[in-house]
Order: sequence, then C-alpha cells, then structure tokens
Amino acid sequence: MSRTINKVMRVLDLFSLERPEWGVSEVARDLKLPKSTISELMSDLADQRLLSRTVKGRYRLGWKLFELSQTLLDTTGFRVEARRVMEELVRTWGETVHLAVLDGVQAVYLEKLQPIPAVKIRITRAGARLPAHSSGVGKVLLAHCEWEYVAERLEDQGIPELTENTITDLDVLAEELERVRERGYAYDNEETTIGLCCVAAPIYDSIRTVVAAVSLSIPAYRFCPRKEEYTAAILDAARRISEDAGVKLKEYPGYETEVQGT
Amino acid sequence: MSRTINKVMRVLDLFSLERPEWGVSEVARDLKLPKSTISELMSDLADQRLLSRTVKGRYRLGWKLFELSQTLLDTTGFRVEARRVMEELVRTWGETVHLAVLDGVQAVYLEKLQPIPAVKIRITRAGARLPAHSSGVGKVLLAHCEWEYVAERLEDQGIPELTENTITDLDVLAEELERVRERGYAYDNEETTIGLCCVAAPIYDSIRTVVAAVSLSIPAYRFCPRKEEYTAAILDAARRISEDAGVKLKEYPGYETEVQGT
DNA sequence: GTCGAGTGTTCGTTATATTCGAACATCTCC
DNA sequence: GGAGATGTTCGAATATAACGAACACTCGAC
Repeated sequence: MSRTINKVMRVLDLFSLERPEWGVSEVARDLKLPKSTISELMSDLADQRLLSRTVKGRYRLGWKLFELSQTLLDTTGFRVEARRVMEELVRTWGETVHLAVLDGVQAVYLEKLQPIPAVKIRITRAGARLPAHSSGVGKVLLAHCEWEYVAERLEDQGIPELTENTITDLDVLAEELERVRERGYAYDNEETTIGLCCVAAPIYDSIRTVVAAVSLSIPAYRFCPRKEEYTAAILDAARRISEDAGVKLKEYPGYETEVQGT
Repeated sequence: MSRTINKVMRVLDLFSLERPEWGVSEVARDLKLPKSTISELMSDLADQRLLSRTVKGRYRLGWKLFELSQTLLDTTGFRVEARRVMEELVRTWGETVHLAVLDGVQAVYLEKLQPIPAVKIRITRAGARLPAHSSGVGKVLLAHCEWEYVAERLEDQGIPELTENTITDLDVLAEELERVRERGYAYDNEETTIGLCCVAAPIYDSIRTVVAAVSLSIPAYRFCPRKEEYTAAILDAARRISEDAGVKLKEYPGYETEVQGT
C-alpha cells in the first residue's frame, strides 16, 4: 500500500463540517508527522487543486474534488430518475426519503429528501457514510453481495451496535439478509436510531445488478400501523427507478412475491 | 512535486462523462507507464475508495470523492442562499443562471439552473471548469485577484480564444478587469460562445472578500435590448446572497452607481 | 517598537518505499 | 483449444519521499 496515498487520505479526511480549515502545523500535530513533510504534501495537493489555499496560508478542500465528484454523479445512471421519484414520494407521504449506495460494508448516502416540517434525522446527510448492517438501505445493499466478502469485512472492521436493536451477530445478520433477499425489501426496526423505522428496496441496473437502495424513514409510532402501505410504496418507487434504467423488471423481486435466484 | 500525487491525479483525470470506466491496461497505455505500476496504484486508490472496482476488475471513480466534495459544499457558506436566489432568478427571468468560483485562473461552475424550455448551453455544467478570462463570472472573479498573479498564470497557461470576441491580449484584459472592478459587474459579450451574452456580479463573504460570482446567460438578441434590466437583476441577486453571508453591504459596488453600456 | 512564539516554507542527506520488467493466473472470443 | 486480452504478483535497482534544522514571516503581548 502506497504510503503517500495513505497520507494524502489521512490529510483529506481531517477536513470536516466542524473543522473545514486546517493549517500545516495543525495537521502535522494531529497526524504526528514532521511539519516539513506535511508542508510539502499539502503544497502538492494544493497544486493539484485537491486543496485550496486560504488568504492566510491555511488550507481548505479544493474544487477539484467537486469536479471529480460531479463526473461520478453524472455517470451514475439511476440518479436523475431516482431524484424525480423520490420527490414524488416526499410529496405523497410527507416523510424523509434516502438514496444510498454501498461502499465496502458501509452505506454512502447520495440524497436525502425531507418534507417541509421535517422530523430531524441527525446522522444522515448527502455524503454521509454509515455502517450498512444497521439501516434499511444498508441491509438491502449487503443482501446482494457475496456473504463471504461481507462477513470478512465486518469481522475486520467490527459490527458497531448503534441501538439495542442493532444486529451485531454475524449469524443473525446472515439470516436477516437471506430474508431481505427473499422478500425483496428490508426493514430497519429502530436499529440505527431509537424511535426511527425504515423500509428500503433495491434499485437494479440494466444487467439486473443491485446498484443502490431507496428508503422511507418514519417515526416508529407512525410507521408500525401502516407498514404495508409504506412497503408497497417504496417497492413501487424502486421498481420505477430500476425500469427507467432500461430493463423491464416484470417480476421485480418482492413486488409480485417472486424470488430472485442467486 | 510528489510524483505519486501527480500520477494519482493523472489517473483520476482520465475518468470523464464519455469514458467513466477504465481498466488497468487502458490507463497504462494512455499514460505510457508500466502496467504493474498502474495496477498497484489503482489498487491502492480503490482501497482508499477514491476508485471503486466494477464487477469485471475494471474501475470507476469512488464514492469517497462524493463524500469529500459534499463536506466541501456543506462548508461553503453562500451556497444555500445562492441556490434560493438563483431559483427565483430563473422563475422571474426565464433564463439560465450560473454560480461559479475561481480556481487558479479557471472558473469552476458550482450550479447551473435552467428554465424549463431551455436554450441549450453546451459547455457549462455543474463541475465544469472553464478559462476565466472569457466569461462573465470568470472576469468578475479575476477582477478581484492580484493582477500580478493572474497575469503570470495566464502567460504560463496561455489565453485560449474561444470566439472572435474573446479577449486574448493581457493589456486589454487588465483594462477590462479594471472596468469590472469599478462598475461592480462584468459582461460577456459573446466571448465564450457566439450568440450568447451574460452579466455577472460578485458574491462577497463576511470579510468582504469576493468568493463567487452569479450570472444570467441570455441569447444576444434578447440580451441587448434589455441589458440594463438584467444587470440590475443580477446585481440585486448577488447583493442578497452576499448580505445573507453576514455583513450588510450598504454600498454594494455597482448597485447604486449608474448602469452604463459597454 | 520589540520581543517571542507561532506560522508555513526551504534545503540536503539518508534510507526507504516506489518503480519496472518479466512471469503468472484468468478470462474472452475466435 | 489456443491466441490474445485482461489484472496481479514478485524481487531487485533506483529514484523518491522523509526528516530535522534553519529560514522568513506574521501576529500579539508587553
């Protein structure tokens, strides 16, 4: 593993919402590396526009990152249609809608659409990265990976327990993912946040690979009595986004109770 | 300059709208470097999530880029208010609105809002990077940099002539930027694309530094007769976005001076 | 105004980590 | 089945990033 690349990422990862601006000395202190090393590194990163210099010789993230991110987004097929369908979901149900992809064994949230008087959901936002095993979208995405790979990565990285409902046992998770695969959708039963439930369904691309997941996130007391309606709604949404990608999914898994073989 | 970082950027820059997926051999051939070097490099980048592996061992840009880009955007103060005001501009005038920042001597477009029956503007999109000297937003942004710096960079990188109206002479550009500074806004008189005009105004942050620019882009035949109205509109928009950033700009440059023809 | 502690940057040498070609394991398509 | 792709692994040679010290500079306290 390239030491330079590793260091670059450690530097970039320091920049956060709370702390969007760093000086060379601060970074060097935080990473316990010589000032000179960091100075040269950050200077190089600024030359490449991965960082940008502020007036006072300090640094912020650079616009090159936005550029690259934008070509990534613009070449992500389902995004436009997903956005359209998600807006419709918010209008119809007045609840928060999420769109996420899988990265390793973590869910990266691409979009978060909220109704106007929104229930505050703290932990998610576009660009957030959350452990996949505890959320609706995450479980949908994990369910369509090779279990071998998932199990290995989870054991390496640990299986954080976000609430008392979070599944932290590998065997239990395996069963849960099997269930998700069979029915074609996943519930989050207050596994990420107490008081918050969620239904999620997979988005397929033209070669029938699961590429993303959408979900409705709803306070538990409102969710439980109308579970079936929400489930039907998110399945329909996911199906429409998938179909827009090119292939008719006549037997969209879960929608007509057909099970997709693996 | 770190050779590794340089190589990383050359690799990342290959990924484009037209070609969002690359294999190791393709990259190696394109960059004229040994396969093994590229293989290890791209493998490292994938480990860091700057790239992601597709099913067939090829690579796409990784979601880490989106993550970083998102924290950059979320820590960019003017963006939310800018978006609001821009939407209003589109509704009111039915024309395309751009928001851009300066990166070196190039303008990076953060946002492009179009009316429903849009005049097709090919070269801009969110995430696009264009030479600053030829556009309205670009000239506004350059006008508020040190001329020394701008001149040096332009001489290094060359001053591309996008249309017959593009300013390609450094002295002429210096005068133009002086004029832009004085009046507080810039015109693009078919300097980027023939047939397309533009008015742009600067966005200030709380310490009165120019951090971005907004513009109205309008077909020449529609623009010329109503130049003054458009100018007043974009100045008002820029002022409102700036004021939202914290400081009252009682004497927002150009706002209370008379609008002059070019 | 002056000092001192902070900042970011530059430099030269050393050792380390990247590089590269060849060999390897797969895969795809005639 | 084989020819030509692909991506990956390996070890040795070398170029490259790391480091500490010295530098120039800014800022605030006194």
